[in-house]
Amino acid sequence: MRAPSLLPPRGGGLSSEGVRDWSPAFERPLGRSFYARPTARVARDLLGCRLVLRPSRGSEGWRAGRIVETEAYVADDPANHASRGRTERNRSMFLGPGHVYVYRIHQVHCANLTTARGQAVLLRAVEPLTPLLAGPRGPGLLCRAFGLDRAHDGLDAVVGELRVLPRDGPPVEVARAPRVGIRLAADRPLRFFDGRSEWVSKRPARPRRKVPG
DNA sequence: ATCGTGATTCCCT
DNA sequence: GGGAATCACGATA
Repeated sequence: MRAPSLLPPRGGGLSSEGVRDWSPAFERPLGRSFYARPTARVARDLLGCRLVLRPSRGSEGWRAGRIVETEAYVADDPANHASRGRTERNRSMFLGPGHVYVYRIHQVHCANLTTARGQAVLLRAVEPLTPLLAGPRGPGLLCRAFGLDRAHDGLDAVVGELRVLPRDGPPVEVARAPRVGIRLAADRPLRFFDGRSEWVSKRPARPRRKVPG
């Protein structure tokens, strides 16, 4: 059996040594049509898929993780950054399906993949498939682990340096729950996670909002 | 529960 | 332009 912490040996790049030359570059990423579907469906189907970041200036090797937790931000959704239309910050949410939207909040960055215009899926946690700089449990830590920041905002996730490869590895036990850390529309069950994963972020179920009495 | 921390938006001028 | 309110976080207790 393959060690869970290694990238799966698929596709080309086979050397006489074996599979060590495997690279995500040899695999076909999820195409535009994957993202051009209802956002909650995309959020669910991203579970088990592999998020991969191509090495760029200075960094060596690909970084990859198996997606285990996502949230959908949909139409008529006051928690959605685009709920009040297009702004300078959220402009990459309007580039069409399959683009990267990275924003900064407090001291951290959070990464999304866009679906329909003005809708996106927040990537909350992955299981490391390569050595990462931080435990990617939670959207801010995920970005830190991959080195994602506003420089990655607006990239095309179908052909760019950040991509998603099809589901692979152990089966996903899909679970749904309310989204984390939001005030508005806090009851909608638009958070999806793999109930079997150790890497799902945990936070208080019901933080904010004063209750009278 | 609260705190540190800064970008962004909105509602004014 | 300015200033207040807001915020899809993470670390702490």
